[in-house]
Amino acid sequence: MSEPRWLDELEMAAWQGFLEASNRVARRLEQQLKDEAGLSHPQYEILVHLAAAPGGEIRMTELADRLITSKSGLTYQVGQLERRGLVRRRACPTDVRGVFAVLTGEGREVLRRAAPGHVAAVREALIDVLDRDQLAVLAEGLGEVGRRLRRT
Amino acid sequence: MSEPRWLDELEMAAWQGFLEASNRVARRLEQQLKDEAGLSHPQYEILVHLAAAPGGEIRMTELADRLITSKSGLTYQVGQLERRGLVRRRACPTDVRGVFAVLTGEGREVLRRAAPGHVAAVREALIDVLDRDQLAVLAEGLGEVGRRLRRT
DNA sequence: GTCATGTGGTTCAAATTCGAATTACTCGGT
DNA sequence: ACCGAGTAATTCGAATTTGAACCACATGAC
Repeated sequence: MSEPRWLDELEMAAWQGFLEASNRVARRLEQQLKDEAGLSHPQYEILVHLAAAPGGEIRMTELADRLITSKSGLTYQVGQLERRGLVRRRACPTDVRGVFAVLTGEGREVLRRAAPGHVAAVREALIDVLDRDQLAVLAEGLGEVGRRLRRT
Repeated sequence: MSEPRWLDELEMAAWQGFLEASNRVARRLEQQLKDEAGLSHPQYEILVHLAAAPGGEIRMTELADRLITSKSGLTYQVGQLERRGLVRRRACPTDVRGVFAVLTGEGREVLRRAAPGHVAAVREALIDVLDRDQLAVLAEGLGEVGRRLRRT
């Protein structure tokens, strides 16, 4: 095994910036959602993805893939949301094993009320700190990073 | 309250890219460290920060701030590392309440062995996917994002 | 049809995380 | 010297996360 290629100064700064920003942004948004909407970030993300899906429903496994969480974690969170009436489960007609998570009217309403504050927090923490060129790099560069990791 | 400023297409792409990349990179590195070095990412980070500090030791609260974790979370992880002999605690001479986390020789050795594989994984997942200009944006832009959230 | 293999989702136990409460101490003002 | 406010770290309980084990079913080869 050869000597590893260590990170040079720029690479190190990029990595540390990415790491710190990831952690702090996540922490901040988690806090904001809990305070203002009574939702955890995973729960909010579930509602968002369901609201964006045709029919307001997505299969459990598909949803777990998009949320980048384990299947058991999703089962738990959907259970929490179901207890609060924001989501319900529906059996899949074509596959008896399958389950759809379905957004309820109340879930849609909770999301509608939570969204403005959340978007404002995302702007304040991340988006409005960057200029258009920097946003374009995040979209392209990190988009590619995400796509690659999806495939492997 | 006025209509919130929603995210336009570019902003949305940047936000989603950031979110997905954060999650997938974190997940990948967690996996890599667990498999190849038997460490969680928080644990690895603790060792890294200690190794970089003069004397290989840092006060608990200072360390918690840098790691962006709660103090109780740090107490737990340092306890885990102490059980494995990679870190020990030392009372602070000038403040009886204070505690230093100190890297042991064995801790340094474990880190030395873990680092090459980890750096390679960081390169593969993130750094080598981006060109120099993109890295510069991460370093500057996300660096600023992190600094702002630190202050508030 | 039947069997082997794979998939979808849940359950379970163990590990981790967080915040609030707690303990013990420091520090500045009086 | 003493008091009150603030700080350092830990402990505690509750909530969450994970992977492995599991069950029920789907799918394709034969």
